Amino acid sequence: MATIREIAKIAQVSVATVSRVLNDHPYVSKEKKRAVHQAIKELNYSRNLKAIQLANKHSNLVGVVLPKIDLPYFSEIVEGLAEEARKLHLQLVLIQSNYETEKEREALELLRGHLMDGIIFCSRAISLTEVRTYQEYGPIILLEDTDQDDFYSISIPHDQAFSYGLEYLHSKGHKKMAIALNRTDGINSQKRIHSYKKMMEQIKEPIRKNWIFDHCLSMEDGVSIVQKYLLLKEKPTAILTTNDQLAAGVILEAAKHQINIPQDLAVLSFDNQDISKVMDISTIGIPIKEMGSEALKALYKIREGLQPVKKKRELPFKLIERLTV
Amino acid sequence: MATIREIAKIAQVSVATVSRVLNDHPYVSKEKKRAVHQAIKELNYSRNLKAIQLANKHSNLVGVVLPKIDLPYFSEIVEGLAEEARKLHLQLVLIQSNYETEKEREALELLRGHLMDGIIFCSRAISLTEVRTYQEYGPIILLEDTDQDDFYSISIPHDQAFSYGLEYLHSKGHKKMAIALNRTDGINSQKRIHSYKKMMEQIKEPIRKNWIFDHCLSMEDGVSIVQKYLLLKEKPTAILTTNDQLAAGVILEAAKHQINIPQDLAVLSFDNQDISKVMDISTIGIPIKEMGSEALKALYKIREGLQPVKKKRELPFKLIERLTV
DNA sequence: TTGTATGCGTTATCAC
DNA sequence: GTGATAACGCATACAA
Repeated sequence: MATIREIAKIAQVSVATVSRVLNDHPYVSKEKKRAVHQAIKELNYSRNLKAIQLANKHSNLVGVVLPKIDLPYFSEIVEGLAEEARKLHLQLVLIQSNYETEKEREALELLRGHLMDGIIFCSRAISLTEVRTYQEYGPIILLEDTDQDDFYSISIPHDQAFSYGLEYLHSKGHKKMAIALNRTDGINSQKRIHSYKKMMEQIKEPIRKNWIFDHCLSMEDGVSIVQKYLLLKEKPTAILTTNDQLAAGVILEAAKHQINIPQDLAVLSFDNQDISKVMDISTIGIPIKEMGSEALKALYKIREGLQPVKKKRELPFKLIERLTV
Repeated sequence: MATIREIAKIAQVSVATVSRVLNDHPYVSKEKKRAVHQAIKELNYSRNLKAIQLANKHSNLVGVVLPKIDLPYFSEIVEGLAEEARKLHLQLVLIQSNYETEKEREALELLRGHLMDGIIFCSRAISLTEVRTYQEYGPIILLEDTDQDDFYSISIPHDQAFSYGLEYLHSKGHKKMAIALNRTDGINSQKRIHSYKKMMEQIKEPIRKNWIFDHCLSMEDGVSIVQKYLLLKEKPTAILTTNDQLAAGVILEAAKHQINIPQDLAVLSFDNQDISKVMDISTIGIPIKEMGSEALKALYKIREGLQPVKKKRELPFKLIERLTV
């Protein structure tokens, strides 16, 4: 492996000049530049990126923490991140956590060890108290609706959107509303349950524990919901699900059991991903991809210290009425 | 930022000893070890990963090249990669190419620049001739069914599987078969078209250009297929699609137009992802996740030079009969 | 416009 | 067991 030192020797210049040529600095004479390029070709030289990283301030690596990549919500976020990353010449390092705090901590340690220029949490299990201790090592961005105003965050207002969904169902004549959540112990779920309880109280409906479906994430979880629904003595007339895949599972399984949608059961979901378009699912659209691209833009700006960046960034959600409510 | 030099000074030992403690080397006295740990705590020291990378042989970074992450096929591969990566203590660096050769070349340059320990191509546009010139810089693994036996590759036998699908449809009484492909100019599509033509000749059916649907990838592309199908004067009785999302789009749109599946149109797809289970789509199952995990395992073994690794690895596919054929 | 010298923070070799 | 010191390969301040 040739080094700039060898290039310098062959090209009859100093290593500094080689470095300048390599980095397109001004103030290098045509001749020397040519000589260097000549030597580079001759030795089939390539720069050692590790060494460059060490000598430089930045690594141009950004850590992306997420529980699982093969869930459409997360892969769409990453899509947004990736599109922006290519523009800003940053590389994305995927850190799959499975919601294990140890793994999430590892990501933060990569930041602390200067290997990452920043960290983006698409979702997390680790406490903000702990995350906070890493803020001094570089930008950390949360893709969640946090109320901790010392963190950078990008999100839609989740409880507002959730309440909005419930109100919409109510406005369509539903009182017996069920909800399906991802992880009841998750960041957002507590708030959602709270919104739900408030709404139900308001319309004087009792809270039925078995109308709150937990651990709902995939299409197959949607199938399970219907199977549980069938066993219910008292059945809800509407359900609000946290993502389109889940809703799709509900709808497909419902069809197999002659449950009419929306007559017997109205379904409203979140995300507005492709599947909701194709299946005409009413949904609350979230700019998922944009959350990703905005996160990376913010990270970049913070790193460069260009402009002051707003801590909390709220993106809009939008009800999309289709055929399942 | 404290360095091991400062730690050494405070702990009254040499940098070498600090390094030994940090790396759990044997032959360090209890007292010195304790002193070092003490100093580390005192200065809130953290190792500089960039420096470690430079001094070490490996970076523990693996580049993953794919056109787009938010397609279920690719995110499932990455899921397999990620699960294995955590076991092997490797980090995945996502390189989204959008099938642009320039971007793919960039990934290879990261390998050449010693920043990546290896590269995995989930799919590619760049020529193998060019990729070949980078083999000297580290392990490169192709997740495709290549016949170039100097490359490491992991895949199912694609044309065999494709022919098998056509034969299955034929065995179910279909002669008028259509196919839907991803990119006709892609790596696999040419082979598939070839298999298709061979099959059609064999059963003495003419090749109809408008029975070969191109640029088919997403559910919405499936919707388009049905719209084109409706305009067809002569209609196929079966279609073989390259992934489940596509098939799902076809089936959902077909339902809206009173096309009975499988009576009017049989649908067979590839992948066996969740959606095919929920929608009872007949499909040819591919161990996508396993392709990912196997790729990373292979990469690791090659890097370590532990055992000789087989160049071409063929994984099995499996027909899963459900309700759409 | 160019070169020298030093820093970046570790790891590893070798001598003691 | 321990410590000097030389890599690792590049960027850059400063001097010329």
